[in-house]
Amino acid sequence: MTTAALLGSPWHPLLSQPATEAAIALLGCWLVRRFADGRVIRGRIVETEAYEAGDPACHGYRRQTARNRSMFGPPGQVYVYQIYGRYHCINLATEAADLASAVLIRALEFPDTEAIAGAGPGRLCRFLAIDRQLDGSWLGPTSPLDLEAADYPLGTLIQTTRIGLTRGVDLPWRWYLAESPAVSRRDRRAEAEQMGVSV
DNA sequence: TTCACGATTCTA
DNA sequence: AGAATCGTGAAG
Repeated sequence: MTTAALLGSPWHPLLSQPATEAAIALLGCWLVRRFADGRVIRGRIVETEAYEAGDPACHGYRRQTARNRSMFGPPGQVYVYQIYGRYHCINLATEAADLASAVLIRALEFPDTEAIAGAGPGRLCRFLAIDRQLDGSWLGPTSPLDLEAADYPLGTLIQTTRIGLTRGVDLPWRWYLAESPAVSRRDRRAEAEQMGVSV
């Protein structure tokens, strides 16, 4: 995939903004996984987290390394890393090149599939066979990964804190769709406060 | 070269 | 609550 193809992608504007905004814009969109044999699986994005430069929880907080290189890529580059030796997590680079800014996809809702399959960053990557081989790849119509527009209402949007961190724990940079059965971890308190707010 | 640890998940 | 499990990167 070339940069030219990326620039032609309608997703460029969506991802060319701070991760905290892209994380919201991605909700309801479809993450498309294309396999070599032609099979395609779509999952609706229902939970995201933002990671920004200057954020102590961000993998690119200190500096660019071999592992986090693609997090510094232009918007639309895919950043996949391995965690706890057994799971993978997928991020989409956002905002601008040379900036550590990305959105972590934390949950996907798959049609006609048990919600548990897409509930959590490790589970959804396992279901979609996403690993480090896809790190550094680009979103696009001929790529293994792509995005498609949201095609039905989001329902209730909940904003809360991120999961599993030891630093930056208080930043409210996680968002999820309250009505989705695939959300990895609910924040009942945030829901009580925000359920009345319609999107 | 060493070594502690992590944007998780599963089991008890 | 505790374990599994290993690549990465900061330290020495």
